[in-house]
Amino acid sequence: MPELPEVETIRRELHHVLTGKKITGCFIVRPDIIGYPSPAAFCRGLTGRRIMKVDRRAKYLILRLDGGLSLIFHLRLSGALIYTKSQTDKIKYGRLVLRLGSNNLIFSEPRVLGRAYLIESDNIPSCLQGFNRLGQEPLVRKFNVNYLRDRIIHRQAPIKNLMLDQSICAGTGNIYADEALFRAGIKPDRRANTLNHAEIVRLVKKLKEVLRAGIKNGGTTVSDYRRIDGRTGGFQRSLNVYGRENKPCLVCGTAIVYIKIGNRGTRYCPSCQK
DNA sequence: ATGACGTCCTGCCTGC
DNA sequence: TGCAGGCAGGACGTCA
Repeated sequence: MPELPEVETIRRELHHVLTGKKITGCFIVRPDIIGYPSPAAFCRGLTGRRIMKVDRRAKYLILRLDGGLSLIFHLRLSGALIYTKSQTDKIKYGRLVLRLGSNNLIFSEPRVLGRAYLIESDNIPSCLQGFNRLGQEPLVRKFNVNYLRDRIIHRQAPIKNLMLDQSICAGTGNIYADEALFRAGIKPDRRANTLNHAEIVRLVKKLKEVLRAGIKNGGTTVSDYRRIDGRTGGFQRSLNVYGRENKPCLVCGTAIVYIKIGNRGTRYCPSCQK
């Protein structure tokens, strides 16, 4: 599933190929993929716009268009954006096709949970609920020990839940939360208010580390995630716990355990994580 | 304010 | 083989 490193990989690739391109057409296959405004207004507003740059905020991809508009994608669990030169390419589960001269940008989304929005750049927080509640990006300097400690020290929820809370760790998802907790040696079901200073220090450090490694490897492909040319990511080869339930821990050999925390599948090593 | 849980949606896996 | 049912999971809404 696309988390911060996957969305950042897509952002870099899209920025490279889309900057300066003009949207010459828009075809909606599944109208419920359009989050805002109406499908007709979405197509009308997009057509003829030029793409100035591609940004990212948490797991949102933001295509800045001329005329003060932003085209925003959230890929949720299985979304992908495929940039294809061929007009005849049949992309599976294509829900939205943007025509860019002789190329297509296809929003593929098997589960139809992802969304596309067309919003005036100044109005993003009012049209996208939750957008202005996003917390710090884990990779910025401001995401430090003080920041995280202030937000978790009074909380009784399992630390895993708070890492998935976008108002605290903006962009972190299930895979990198599990991997960061493994690298920090912290059990995912620990109540957040039981973490000591040294553990919070480790968690901040390891979360940054694992996200950077994810970006460096072009993201993690477990099932649906694809880069814009259809290639898979490379970080799945470096996973310690995610998707490795019942397999031996790569550090100590103990079987990786699968539990549910807040209805989310969670993997950890019962020996390495305390 | 917080935390637990249901909902959306559909492909895929499991079990009979 | 085929079908039914369960499951995954990010964000958000609801409820206590």
